[in-house]
Amino acid sequence: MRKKTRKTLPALRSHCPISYALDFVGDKWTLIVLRDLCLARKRYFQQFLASDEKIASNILAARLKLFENAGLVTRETDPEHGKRVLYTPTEKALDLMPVLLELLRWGTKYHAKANAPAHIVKGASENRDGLIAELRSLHGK
Amino acid sequence: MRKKTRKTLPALRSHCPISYALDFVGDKWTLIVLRDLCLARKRYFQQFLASDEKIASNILAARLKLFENAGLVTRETDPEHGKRVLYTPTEKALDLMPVLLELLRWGTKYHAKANAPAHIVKGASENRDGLIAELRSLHGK
DNA sequence: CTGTATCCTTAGGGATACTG
DNA sequence: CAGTATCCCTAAGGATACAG
Repeated sequence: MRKKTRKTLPALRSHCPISYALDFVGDKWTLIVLRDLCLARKRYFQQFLASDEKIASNILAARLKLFENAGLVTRETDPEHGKRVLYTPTEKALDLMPVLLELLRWGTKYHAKANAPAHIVKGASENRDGLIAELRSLHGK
Repeated sequence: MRKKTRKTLPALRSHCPISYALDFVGDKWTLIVLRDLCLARKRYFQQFLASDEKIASNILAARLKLFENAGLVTRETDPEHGKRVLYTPTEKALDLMPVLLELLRWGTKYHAKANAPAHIVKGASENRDGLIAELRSLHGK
């Protein structure tokens, strides 16, 4: 069985907590999907697929599965619409919001053409903890 | 001219500031080197090479060059020791410390065997801004 | 000591077609 | 709608040797 998309986690390179975190989120797609999940509050496969960065469906599916296995996301069939599958972030995923917001801050500072929802940009730099609390409550936590 | 190691930046996928930041630091090595540079305050090629994660010399050289081009690092010949080259982080690099510390916090929380210098772990969770200020002053900024 | 230069391998990813 | 299944490709990285 050859692996075509990333289905497993890479081996730990060290026990440094930063290195550990990077072994999980240190790639081009993981934090993009997490951004959509935690900050943009996307819930359905099609919504993730529709992002500007244009992730491929197989890559997205692999990431969502990885998240499920790692306990970042719960997966359930939407009770209201028979077929839709609903993804919900867990605590472990929401705990990455500070990382996302710091990346956003840095990106905003050094990328002239940066473009993101104003209240998030503002919140990230002026009232980070408040914004996180607000997002948490929107997620029901 | 074929490219064997990463010498250029990838194309921007979107103007989302998070995506922009990830296009630069979203890989397995960039933030490891930045960790050594900003948090562990390493200065010489050999010091970076000696990290637990065992980066290869060509990868390290490529990253340092990339940093120099992107204005994250200044490079100068050490005036005291004739041959040694001294790498110093710029403001743009130090501005990534919050990202590193949030990754460290997450890694510490979810990785049972996480192992990092105590005062950094403590600082990252209890007094983040103070720790950053302290590190900045150690860097002379 | 600070890197280059090669060689080689493979995980990761884009495109696309298809299925329940 | 929510994925699988392929095919193919290449950027990225490991190993190693060696140069200034």
